[in-house]
Amino acid sequence: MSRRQFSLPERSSSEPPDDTGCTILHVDMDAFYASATLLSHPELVGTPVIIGGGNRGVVLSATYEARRFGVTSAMPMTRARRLCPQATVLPPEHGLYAAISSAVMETFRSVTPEIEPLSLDEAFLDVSGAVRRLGSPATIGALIRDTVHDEQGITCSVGVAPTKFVAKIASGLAKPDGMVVVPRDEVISFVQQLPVAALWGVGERTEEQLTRLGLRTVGDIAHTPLPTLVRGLGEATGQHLHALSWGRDPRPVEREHREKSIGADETFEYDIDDPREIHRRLLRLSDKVAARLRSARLTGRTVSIKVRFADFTTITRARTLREPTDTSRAIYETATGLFDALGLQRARIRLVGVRMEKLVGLEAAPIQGMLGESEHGWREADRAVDRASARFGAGSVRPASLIDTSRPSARGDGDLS
DNA sequence: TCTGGGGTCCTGCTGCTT
DNA sequence: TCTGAAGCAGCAGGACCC
Repeated sequence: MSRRQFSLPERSSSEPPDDTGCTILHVDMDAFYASATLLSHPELVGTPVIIGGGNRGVVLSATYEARRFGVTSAMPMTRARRLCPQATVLPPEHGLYAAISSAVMETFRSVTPEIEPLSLDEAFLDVSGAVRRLGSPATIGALIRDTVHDEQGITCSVGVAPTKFVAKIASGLAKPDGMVVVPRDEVISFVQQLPVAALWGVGERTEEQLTRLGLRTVGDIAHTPLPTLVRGLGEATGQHLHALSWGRDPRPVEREHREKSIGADETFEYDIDDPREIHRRLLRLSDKVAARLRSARLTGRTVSIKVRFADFTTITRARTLREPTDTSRAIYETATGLFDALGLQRARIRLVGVRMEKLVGLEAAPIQGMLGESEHGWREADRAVDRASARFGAGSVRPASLIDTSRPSARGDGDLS
């Protein structure tokens, strides 16, 4: 769900656009989470529905009927409910979204192996190798839209262009349920009439900075001397935006994606000021992160924690270990060490997070034989937990300190901790 | 109005090494 | 032995994306 909406610039001709050389497709599901959720709630189709939840949550997705009332993604749920009180609010169904996404990606792969998923609901495709077999890029775009609709029951929008960033903008303009082709020789005029916020990498802050420089359209950026942009926005952003403003985006569609970090964070239902409770949450998050590392056959060297206070100020602290690890214990001990070093005296905390960075593949990581006996023991324990989780379900085994002894076990088979 | 959770990337600062 | 410069790694914060 795009957070920004732009209208389609006027085309000077009524002829179908020339898609020669426009071999990059950006495919984006329309209101993906909402549409997917409605597959099991057909009675709500055509009504305002908001996907999200929790007292302190934000909107994950909303149907177009809800968006007419001003509801957008990432909006606080309290505000969304106020704007559209008649909307039905449903919780997310992440398993369902993953399953549909996987099927949609298979559809893309049947067109070309050159796909780069960006998230569950969107991907870039390079169709240059499929044109002879399936037809022009626009024909392939139409084929994908029909197939996704017929097989999954949801709609998607497609942008067709010579470069990734123009295809991405085009798919946004095509929404909902449409396709926009940007011919190669119209790229510059197309991008330069857009507002600066249309550019990938321009968020609220950068837009403010550009406005201060008197720049409102992409064309304004294009005609600003590069040194002025670099002075105002920094080296990387200045160079990047200047290139985009002239339609230059040499990035290819990349099939391989290596994760650079894996983390988890948790916003509490109520602010917490008890350090013991924060430790419990850090343990749960460390457990989760370690399990994800092991399932991806990765280890990490840098443990970082994030702490967000009640006033929403956020700090991070990180420590790099001598050797990479994937054990819950090592991550937890480092995370609590970082937290304790803050010396917080009953500060009201809204969120804590744990993240592992500097990831190394398990095969390349010098773990076995270099760590002490105790670490080896923790690794064996973690593996046993992974095996039990695979057999009995995630969460069936967890550290004793995470068991809520005030409640009887929800599972009849008892807790394996 | 009151801000999730998963990430990536950039910038600036600091301290270490050469 | 001391000092300054340059390069680099680590860290912290922030902006941005979906």
